[in-house]
Amino acid sequence: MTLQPFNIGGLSRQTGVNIETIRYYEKIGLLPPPTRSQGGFRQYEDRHLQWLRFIRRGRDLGFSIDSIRALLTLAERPDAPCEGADRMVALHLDEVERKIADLTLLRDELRAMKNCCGQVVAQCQIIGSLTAPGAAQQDTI
Amino acid sequence: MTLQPFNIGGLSRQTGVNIETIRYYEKIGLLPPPTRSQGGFRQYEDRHLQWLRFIRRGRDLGFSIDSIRALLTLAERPDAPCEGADRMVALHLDEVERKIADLTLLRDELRAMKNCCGQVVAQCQIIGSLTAPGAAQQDTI
DNA sequence: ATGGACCCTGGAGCCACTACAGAGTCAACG
DNA sequence: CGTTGACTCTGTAGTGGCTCCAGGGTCCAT
Repeated sequence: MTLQPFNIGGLSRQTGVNIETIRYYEKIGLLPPPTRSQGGFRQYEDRHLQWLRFIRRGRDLGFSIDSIRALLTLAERPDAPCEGADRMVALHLDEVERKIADLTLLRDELRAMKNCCGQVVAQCQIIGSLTAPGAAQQDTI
Repeated sequence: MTLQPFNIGGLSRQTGVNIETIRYYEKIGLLPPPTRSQGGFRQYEDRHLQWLRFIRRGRDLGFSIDSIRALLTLAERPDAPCEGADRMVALHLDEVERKIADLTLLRDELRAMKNCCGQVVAQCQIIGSLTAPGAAQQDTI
């Protein structure tokens, strides 16, 4: 419940969003430009705080800038149907699940190559498995 | 067992690495420059194929260009100790595991917000949980 | 000789920031 | 009222790891 407008530094502290990033969001039209002081300082109000927190939360959830733009547009129209939002979340969830699956495979491969046990590169399982996937104890390239 | 040198297109087909990417790797000094034909075409040999497969495999495992550079330097010295490689894999594994943990939390949050069940944005759980994390059925911003 | 597939260079663009230089503003303190 | 020091401004360039493009040149089979 801030009553007075605050500077970009205050907005940054209250949201955890970098000052440079806030200016960047304004430049790309993601955050509406605030009024300015006589000297040209940006003066933010509570609505900017809400808006930026929405953005921040979206980014934390891994949504792209474009997706957040779409979600913000939706959020501004309370009586619009929300299938759009539902679809976006579903798509993003698919993506995240795919990424987890990929990384899990990766993790297993990395675990398998760990502890190369040889003492020099010539016997190294790591170098070997990079040289010829699935095999160890190969010659170096 | 290619006996004749081949063009960049051949190298690309045999490794699955984009032509532009191959040239990029050469430019940043990751792939040694091949000889050239009279007309200036790059002429690759088997050693380039091995080298690029090593790079490709490293990238597929998620290693950074810099890490791959270090691994390649190691791979060239068969009698060097391989602790370096071991350490790099361990570090990378940590990173991958952290990323999986992060994405798993994300996935759970996304699953929780799915099926917004309201029909308009004003009741939408998705928009709500972006507006105020952890809560649904909020006013829009 | 010609056509079409291939290749060359240099530069710009992508995403989502982040860093920096050089200048100006604000508010508190003396 | 002046000074100090924290804060802010604009504009530009850089990050990683590519990817794409324009405008030209090369290669080889026919």
